[in-house]
Amino acid sequence: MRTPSKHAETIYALLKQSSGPLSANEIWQSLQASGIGLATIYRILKRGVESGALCEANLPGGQTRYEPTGLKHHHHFLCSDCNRAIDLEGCVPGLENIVPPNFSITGHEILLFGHCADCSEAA
Amino acid sequence: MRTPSKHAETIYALLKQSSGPLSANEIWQSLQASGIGLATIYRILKRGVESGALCEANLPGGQTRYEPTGLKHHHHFLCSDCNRAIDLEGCVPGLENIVPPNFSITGHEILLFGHCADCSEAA
DNA sequence: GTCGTTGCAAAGATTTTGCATTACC
DNA sequence: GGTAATGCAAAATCTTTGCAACGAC
Repeated sequence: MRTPSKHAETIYALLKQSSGPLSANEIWQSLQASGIGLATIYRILKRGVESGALCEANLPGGQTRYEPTGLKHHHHFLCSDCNRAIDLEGCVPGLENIVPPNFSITGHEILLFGHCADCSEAA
Repeated sequence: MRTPSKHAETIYALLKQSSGPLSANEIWQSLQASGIGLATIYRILKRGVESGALCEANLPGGQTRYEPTGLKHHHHFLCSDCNRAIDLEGCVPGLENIVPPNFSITGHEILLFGHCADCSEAA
């Protein structure tokens, strides 16, 4: 154990350099060498979400993934082969058109499924 | 216990008449009176997904929700107030534009957050 | 010494599975 | 009787929490 929050910094750095949101388990596996406990990772992630530094990404797979806030508006691609989540830049217009009157929209998520470049090539 | 698959029919009917996908727990609560076990519901849902009659909807909230397949292409709205999931008809064009080259798309989901008509009025 | 952070283990919540029982044919 | 479905309880996952110990100040 080093200085308090050292682990938090490591996790934040990992998330920032990642090409997509990571699950607690994915983070844990990346940091196995540091001897960090899974519970600590969950705690850091939870603090991050509460403080607004991180947010949750809801993707299929049974595990919640996390990413830093403050990224450019983006969406996610989930590769059906390697199961990785990848950030996609950009968005699409017209979302408000599919919501009934009297509904108010505060946010949205778009999730695309398919095969990423790596897995498309490997196939 | 009645005739085999009786429960399955009940669950399918419940999902078909629902205005949005339901979680195993939501189904269980609706059917408490029938004495059905939660495990049975999970089994029926799983069989439904495997047989192609049902599909999973991945919405935040820690519980997987299910809905019948064969519905018109649609997306989901999750009310931040009442936490209900509501089907939205329609879709938006241009999704393929946000995917990098060499990625192939096999499907997509759109999730909108906000306040449904009921909760907007109540506010 | 105090405060926040950590690791481990236990507890929770959701979902799955084992097994004996029951229902239908 | 044979096959499939069910209920209960135990197991498997993922996540959270309790608690004692550790590090920084």
